[in-house]
Amino acid sequence: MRKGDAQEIRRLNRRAILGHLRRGPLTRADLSRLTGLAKSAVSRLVEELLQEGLLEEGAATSPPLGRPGTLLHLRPRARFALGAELGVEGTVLLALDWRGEVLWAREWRHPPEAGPKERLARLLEEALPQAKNALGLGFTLPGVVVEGRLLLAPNLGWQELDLNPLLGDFPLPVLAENDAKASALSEVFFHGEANLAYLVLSTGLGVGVVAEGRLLRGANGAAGEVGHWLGEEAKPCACGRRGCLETALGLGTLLEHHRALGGKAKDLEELMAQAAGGSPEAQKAMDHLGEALGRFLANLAVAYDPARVVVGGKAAELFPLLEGSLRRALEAHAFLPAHRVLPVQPSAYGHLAPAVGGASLFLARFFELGGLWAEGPRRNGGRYEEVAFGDGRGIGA
Amino acid sequence: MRKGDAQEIRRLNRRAILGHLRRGPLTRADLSRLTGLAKSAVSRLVEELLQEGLLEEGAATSPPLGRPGTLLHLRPRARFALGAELGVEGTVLLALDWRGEVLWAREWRHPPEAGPKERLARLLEEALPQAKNALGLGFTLPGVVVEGRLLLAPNLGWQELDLNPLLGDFPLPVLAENDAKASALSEVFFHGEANLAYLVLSTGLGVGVVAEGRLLRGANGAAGEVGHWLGEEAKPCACGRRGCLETALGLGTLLEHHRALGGKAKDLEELMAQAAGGSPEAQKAMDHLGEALGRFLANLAVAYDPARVVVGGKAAELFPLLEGSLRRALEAHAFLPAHRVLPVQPSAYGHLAPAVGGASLFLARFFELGGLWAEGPRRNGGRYEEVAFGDGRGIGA
DNA sequence: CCCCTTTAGTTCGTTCTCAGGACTAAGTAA
DNA sequence: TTACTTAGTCCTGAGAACGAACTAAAGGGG
Repeated sequence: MRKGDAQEIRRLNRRAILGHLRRGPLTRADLSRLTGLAKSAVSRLVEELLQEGLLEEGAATSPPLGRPGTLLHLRPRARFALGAELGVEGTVLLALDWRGEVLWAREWRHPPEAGPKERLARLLEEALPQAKNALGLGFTLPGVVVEGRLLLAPNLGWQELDLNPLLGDFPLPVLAENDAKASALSEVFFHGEANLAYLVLSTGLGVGVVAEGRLLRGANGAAGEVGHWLGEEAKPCACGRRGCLETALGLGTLLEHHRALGGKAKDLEELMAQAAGGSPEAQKAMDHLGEALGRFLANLAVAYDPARVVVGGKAAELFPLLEGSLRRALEAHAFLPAHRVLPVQPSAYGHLAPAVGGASLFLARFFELGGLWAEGPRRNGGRYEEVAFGDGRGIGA
Repeated sequence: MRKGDAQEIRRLNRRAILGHLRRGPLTRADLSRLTGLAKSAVSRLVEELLQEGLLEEGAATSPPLGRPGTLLHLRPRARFALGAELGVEGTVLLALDWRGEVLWAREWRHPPEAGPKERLARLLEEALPQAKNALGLGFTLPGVVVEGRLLLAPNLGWQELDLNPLLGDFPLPVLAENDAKASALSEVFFHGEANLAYLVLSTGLGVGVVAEGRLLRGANGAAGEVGHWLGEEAKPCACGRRGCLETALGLGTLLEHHRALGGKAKDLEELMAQAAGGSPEAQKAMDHLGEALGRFLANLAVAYDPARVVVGGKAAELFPLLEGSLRRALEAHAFLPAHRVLPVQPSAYGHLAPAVGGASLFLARFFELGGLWAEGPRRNGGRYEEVAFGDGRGIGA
């Protein structure tokens, strides 16, 4: 129930202009037509945005008739944010341009005994030299994160952790988010679509859901923790219960199953190589997983009804090997005809997706505010209230 | 990416005022404090709303100090909408005040052979005399509804149905929605909470999810069709597939199970009576269902992470008999500590919930527009774009 | 070469809405 | 009766968009 005043109008209209320019260069006249604003209003706002260094004038158009217009576009690097992923195996840190370009990236592994304190300290240390002028730092964790607290991260073995005290005097606003949710945001923010599910499948299994351009978080940040759907099997799960779906679909189980079929592979890379090389056991193991995933996607489709599913995590690399059996199973088990042809694709940002999503938390906010980065979000970690992208078409569309 | 102008400000501020007054009477000074608007602005807007007959002045406050204020409240019956449920067994039609009061209600059964055309014709015929001055008619169906089309309603045996041609020249805007989704809306619109799952369990099983005050619909309107999650059992389902969850949890199965235990009950009412009377078979059957439901709720909790679950449909009547075993199972299977204490309650509007939700589609829109009912939504059925209630606190809170 | 048409973009006067201060109204307390 | 406090109104000024008039820059036709 926000109130309105003149500032609010200006904010709305700046946002509309920046939002349209995210999709590509446009003239003032184009903007006037697209937004419905009077030409004079567009001129004034554009002038202001040029002054602030957010926009740049580019080439002139050459229309068949009439005076040519001047193309306007977002000035590269005018704004950027830092994003990071604290993953099971290592950390990714990057700087992301407001147009979606990765300006800088760095990855490192960590000693197996490293706890949250050490890992976060290293992250902040590496981020510090890049922090100048950044909008903020958004980092992700493979667990349930709500309002700056990590409730549970079974695959890290961490739980009930307040992240705020670990941030020290880092000079930027910081937000924490679940990895699958941030990945989903990265897709929707830069590549469109208002209804989307981002499936992260590696050791664990989780999904980030975007509905009508908004990230689904839930009351405790646990929406989309579908790896912990209980099935019939009763294998023990890292979360302490038995029968979670990720005990059946997690990639550890793929290797086990391969061995049970008589195959020999010391890790996933080897298994992939064997499957690609035509090994029947390897292919069989892949098909088994693909089949299970297809069936799982049919359930995901009735739960969230996304327009598109993006596959990330290690499974993105496996995807070509799984695709056939997965599609067959999905078609066989789909509830609606539309679900039979549900597009399923590997992630566009690849393994950078979570970190890109982390940075998007801030970029999204920046666009949401029409480029007015007044008082940022709360200083430290947590739930992010207003990240949404109207029609979800994104700049890639 | 909406643009803004002076009208937009006024709309926003009218909305803020009406939104606050939904929770109860307030003085102009209260409104000024709550909205952050200047006293003068509040005065002007209130004057306007009084003129339009939306508000009424009431008693004076008696503060310990200073001049007493005049309480303002929404004028009863100033606006209302029609809502209806086309259910498996019958039809419910009602008129709902913008404050949530049921002004008028009517129910009827239908001949078993009645098709969509006959049932809708009867509905419109009954609604016509009440239509004058109503904001619109929102009706629900137990199936997947998207943009005025019914894709699939297994328990009605209908599918791929364009509803628009069946509306004839009915003189109001009409919207169609899934019953569980509408029921969820009824709860959130009148009784608060921004994250909520409304579970409809009768013959079928479905859930309406509200996340951050917004109804989750999905790309095809199929979000929340959790009755068609595939499990391990392979019983045939009305949707044509095998193994859907509603074949295990649907109330038909409860009776079957009771009979398998040696019990005798010709229908649900009899079974309930026996369970209440202490019959061990009946209680056993109930416990079995309660246990399965509790486990199911644990899955629902990780899928959507609601702050509260409301139980509707026939199961609402059964709820006292199920509650114990349900809670035990939920506590045993919960993923997060928070889920162990997830509040589960029967529906406040009881069996009227879907129809109330149908009417809420229009009432919600009315408040969203700040009481300016300019051009309504599209003439006929369908997806409802902007229904949202900021903080979800509702008037009951 | 000039003029007409078309489209881009600017300038300026008007209108709408809110903010904020001055003012009036209506109560309590001393 | 006077001081104080809070409610509500009135009026002026500022910010923002609208829309009409205007200038700018192209192509085409006579």
